[in-house]
Parts: sequence; structure tokens; C-alpha cells
Amino acid sequence: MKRVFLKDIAKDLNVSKTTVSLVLNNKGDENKISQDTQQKIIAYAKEHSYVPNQLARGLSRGKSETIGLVIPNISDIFYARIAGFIERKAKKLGYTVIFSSSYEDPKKEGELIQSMLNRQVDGLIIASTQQNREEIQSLKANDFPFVLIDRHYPDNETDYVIVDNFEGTKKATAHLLSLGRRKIGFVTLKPGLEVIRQRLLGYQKALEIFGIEPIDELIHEVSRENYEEETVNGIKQLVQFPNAVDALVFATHYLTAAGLRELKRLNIKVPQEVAIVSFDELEAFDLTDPAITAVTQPAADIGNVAVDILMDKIKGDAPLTQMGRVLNIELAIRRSCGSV
Amino acid sequence: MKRVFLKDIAKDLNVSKTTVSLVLNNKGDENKISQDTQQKIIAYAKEHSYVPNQLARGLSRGKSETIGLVIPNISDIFYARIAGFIERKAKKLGYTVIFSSSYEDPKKEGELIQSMLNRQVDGLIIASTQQNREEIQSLKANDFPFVLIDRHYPDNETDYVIVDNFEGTKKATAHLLSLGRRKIGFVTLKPGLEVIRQRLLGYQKALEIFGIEPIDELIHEVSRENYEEETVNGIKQLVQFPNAVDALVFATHYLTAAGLRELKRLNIKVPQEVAIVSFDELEAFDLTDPAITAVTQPAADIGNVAVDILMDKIKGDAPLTQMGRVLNIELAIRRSCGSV
DNA sequence: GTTTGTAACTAAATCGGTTTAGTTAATATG
DNA sequence: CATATTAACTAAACCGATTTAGTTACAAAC
Repeated sequence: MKRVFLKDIAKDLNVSKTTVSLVLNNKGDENKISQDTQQKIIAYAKEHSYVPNQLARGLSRGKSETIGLVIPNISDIFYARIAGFIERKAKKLGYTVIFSSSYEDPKKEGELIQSMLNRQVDGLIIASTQQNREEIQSLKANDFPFVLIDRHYPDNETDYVIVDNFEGTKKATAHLLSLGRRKIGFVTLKPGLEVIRQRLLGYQKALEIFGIEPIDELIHEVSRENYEEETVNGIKQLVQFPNAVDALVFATHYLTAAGLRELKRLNIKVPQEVAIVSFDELEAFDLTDPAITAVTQPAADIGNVAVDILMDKIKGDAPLTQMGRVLNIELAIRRSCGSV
Repeated sequence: MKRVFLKDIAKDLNVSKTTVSLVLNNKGDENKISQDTQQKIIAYAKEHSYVPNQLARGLSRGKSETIGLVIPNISDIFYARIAGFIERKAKKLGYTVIFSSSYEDPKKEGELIQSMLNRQVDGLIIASTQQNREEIQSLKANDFPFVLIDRHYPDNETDYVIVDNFEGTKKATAHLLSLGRRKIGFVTLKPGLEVIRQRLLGYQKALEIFGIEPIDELIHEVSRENYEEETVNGIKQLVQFPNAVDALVFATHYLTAAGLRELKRLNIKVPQEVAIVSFDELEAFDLTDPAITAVTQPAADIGNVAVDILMDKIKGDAPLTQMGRVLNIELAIRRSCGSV
């Protein structure tokens, strides 16, 4: 079962490599290769199950039919789900996906992007650390096809597909407020990501709408590296504070899990004593005790729309304007907010 | 910021492409390139941030510094976690990972493997549908480096890294039995995967050890495509059966989630009326009501060991014998089995 | 009977590297 | 002084495709 190459086919059939290449790329007709010859070549190729070497093809065509996916962490179920949708759609269009996780390290992200460019990816989908403005800017300056997902650079004009983070926490917080909660804490990540800022702003906006005076101490920020311990400490403080919270909004799923874990350990009744709401969710959040009310993100849409836009860019028939898509989020209301 | 190529460096420094290539590949000394020249080249390369085109390099070297990962589904948290570890380790060793999900379709899996070979991956890590014996056999016959993970072909001699599925359910079931449960149901997938068969055997073995007569009706098999509905129906039957179950073992995490959902809907008390144990878990299984006792899989080890073995194979210094690694699983005991 | 047109091909350059097999000039050896 | 050795490089082939710019042979047009 020896592998056959273009050369072999050409030699065996007494035609040139050019002819074989043209025929196998469906350019036989437009190049007036006789039906006879075409049949011969196609039959031979099928019989010997010829498949072109993608590296050679990529090198000579200057493209690779590959798209690069740069995300913070493939093991995060949120990105894993998006990756799944991206992969499926890309595959359908004949593209392979190579992926890399940046683990929120801007330097690493930059290297990953470079490394993907060296591999001649035809386009990139990036959930950026939001600290690589220059890298992104340079992609844009070079007219390289890319789409940002989940996180974008608000003041850079690029294509992006994000969700409405502001609305998400605003809606979640407002829901708690409308149920009568008044001391609402916010457990979030240390600033740095625009998405996180938006979630904070949404939380604050809801308070404002309800005429609640914001209290700085009710906002607890943890570092990503040590979030479990810091969330535990945060919860301990928030429930003890002179005016202890009667509700908590968590800025992302793993903070929610860590927070709920601690609330249980402290024997604090959720939602009776403290109601909670999560931005984004884990797969079993409908099974937890209590089931957790969560802002749900449309992973399928994020992935599919991103690929759509990217393909437009790659094919070159994208509109000249940059496209920003802000997808709606929804609030899945469950028991943890105390309304059901 | 124009990209520079070997050619450019050579021209600008008045040396040959060969010299540049040798120096930048750290073969300057062994090829007696003068320190002077080496410095010049390295400096120039750094200044113009030269990076080799990986396609060209791959084409000419016959390898691509890429490994292919074929898994059932990247959106499944179990595989997503493994993928994360594989990626991290591979990256550390200078390899990029391309991945594809087979969605348990053997034909698709075959195509994915072929497509990866065309992309000249240096090696493959495959969590197979276990219905591609020939494909795998042919990889082996061609001495192509690959490692099977999670699922292997028991009677093919290949390298693999799996967990002890049999022990997993045996241990889980035995735990329920030791707590006095006697009517233990098993909710699993329709046969096809060896791992699933092993889990069934483990369940049956535990019954046998405890001298319990197995009852066929207590084993409920669902199809992957329609597992939610079929699990719901299964649960309904199992709790009604002339001798209703007092415990359930679930063969995989999503069946557990679906099952627990239905048990709650039916207002069946877990673990009082029905205790449950899960093979594999979701991230919030310690937060569910009740927290779910689960057989936990060592995703990190699976990923790391697989990459280790694969690298040995790729580098060619692997032992001639095939290496099978069966990793231990552990039982995380939580409230759903009624022991705590 | 020369020119034009066209059908059916092909030689050779190219993509950007790696690598083999030398070459050249200077130095060491007998 | 002829020969061998070595340091320091390089020309050119090669990897396996794609693609540009032809070529050849024959028929049609003027």
C-alpha cells in the first residue's frame, strides 16, 4: 500500500504533473483536458487512493485550509463547547482547526498567534486576553482574516462576536433586586478583562436603576490563579460584613461553584439567607442544591457566527466594514435566586 | 514590517541559504561556521524577527512538529480536559495539536485520521470509536507513531493509555452493595464500545462477589443519540419494576445527569429511596443535590502519559514492545450513595 | 498556402525551507 | 615541495504540490 504522489500518477499514465494536478483539482474542463484523459486520471487516483500532501499544497498555494483557534483554556467547558461548534462548522467547509490555550497570558497568546501564522493558517479565531492590542492591530493592518470571540477590543475596529455582558449581569442583578434583595454582593475577577468590567458595570447599573447605593465592600475581586481560596475568603467576609449580603452575583461559572461550595460549608441557606446568580454556567447547574440561576451564553451561535464571518473574510467577499455581533444572553431562572 | 525569509537573510548578509539555515537550526558549530558569521546571522534573524515557515520546513523535513488528536467530542468535558493536558505538554515540547471530533462515527473517524496524515502529523493520539480496527492496524503496520487513549482494541497490540473501567464500576457497585443496597440498576449505553462492556462486566462482577442474582431487566441501555429521553424512560421503568431498584449505577456522566434530573422530577429521594453512583463526573457533581459519588478519571495522567509515549515513538527511541498503561481510577464518595 | 484559432497538453518556475555533496583557500604533515 | 587535512563556506537537488507561459498538431479562414 505505497503512497502515490502526483509524480507517480503522471509517470504511470504518461501525462504531465500539470495535467494530473489540473484534473484532480476540477480544473480539467476549463483547461480543456480531454474527457478521456480526465477519466483515466480520476480512476487511477481513486484506485490508488491518492490524497494530496497538504503541506506541499499549502506551501505552493500560500494557504493551508486550516484555521487557528486561540482561547484562554480548552478545558473550560465554555470554550470547549465553542471549540466544538467551530470545529464542526469548519470541518464541514473543508477546514481543519488547530487550537492553543493561552491561559490568559498575553505573551503566550502573542506567541501562539505567531506560531499559527507560521503554520500558514488561513484565518484566526481568537478569544483574547485583551492585552495584545498591538498584535491584533498588526493582524488588522496586514489584512489578515481574523475574528475575535467572547472578548474584543472595544476601541479597535475589528470583527467580533461577543455576548452582551453588561446586559447579562444587569438582568441578573435586577432579577435579584426585583425579588426584594437589597444587599447584593458581586464576586468577580480582578480587573483586566473588558468582559469582566462590563459585568461589573451591569451589576452597578442595576443597582442604580433600583436606586440602591453601591457599597464598595460588597464587591470582591479574586485573582484567577488563586480563585478558590480567595473566593472562600471573600464569601466569609461578605456574609459577615456589618451589613451582610442577602444575595450574590458571581461573574463566572467557576467562581459560582467555589462560592456555593463555601456557602454550603458555612451552612448558609441558599436562597433563603443568600440568593445567588451566576454569569455563565456549568453543565450540572440545574442539578445543584439549589439549582443555580444563571446567565446562559449562546456557545453555538458564538462558534457558528465566528466561522461564518471568518469564512467571508478568507474568501474575500466580506463587506468592507468590520462586523461586530453582540449576541443576546438569557437568564435561566432556577431556585438559587429564591423566585421559584 | 515585511516578513523576511531565509533567502533575504542570505542575500543581505552575503552568505548562502545553507549557512543561514544551518546556523538558525543550531547546527552552526558542527558544520564549522565561524562564530563571526553565526553571530551576524543570529542577530539579523532576531532583529527582523525571522520565523521559519512551518509548511516549508515540514515539507522538506518530512515532518511537521504537529500531533493529531482524534476524540469523540471536544465539547465533552472529559475529553476537553484531556485535550488541555495534551496540548500543554505537546506545546512544551514544541508541538502543535490539531484536533477533530468523530462524534462516535467510525467512518468519520477514519476520514479524520486520513486527513491528519495528509497534513503530515508526526503522530496521532486517538480515542477511537473502537470500530476502526483496520485503520488502526494499518497505522501500526506502517510503523506510524500513535497512541490510543481512553479506548483501545484489546486484541490488537498497540500502545494505549486507558483507565480500569472494569474496576471502576466494580468498585462503585460494591460500594453500594456494602451499604446494603441489593436491587441495583445499571443505566448504560447500548453495546459497541469495549469500555462500556467493561463497565457492565465490572457491575456484574460486583454482584457476583456479593452473591446477588443478576436481573436482566435492571440493566437499561440507551442510545447515544437519544440518551436523554431514553434515560428518562429507563428511570421510570426501573423505579416501577416489580422489584424496584434501591440503587443505580450510571455508566457515564451525562447519563447520571439525565438520570438524576428525572429522579428529582419523580420526587424520588436520593439516596434514601434510590442511591446513585456515576462513572466519570461533571464539574459540579460535588454541588448537586445530593452530591454525586463518582468514579473519577485521571485526565491529567491520561494526557501526559499519552504524550510521553507518543514522543518516545516519534523520536524513535521507544522500546520495541508496545506499551499498555492502565491507570487507576478512584471513587469519590459523596452523599448520593447514602454512606455519608 | 499562409495565417489564425483552438484543443490538448507540458516544461519549468515557484512556494520556503533542508540537506547532500562539493569547493576553495589556508595550514599541517612527511 | 607535494600531499593531506581542515576550516568555512556554497550550489544545487529535493520535499510535493500549483501555476505560468508556452508548445504542438490540426482544422478553419482568408
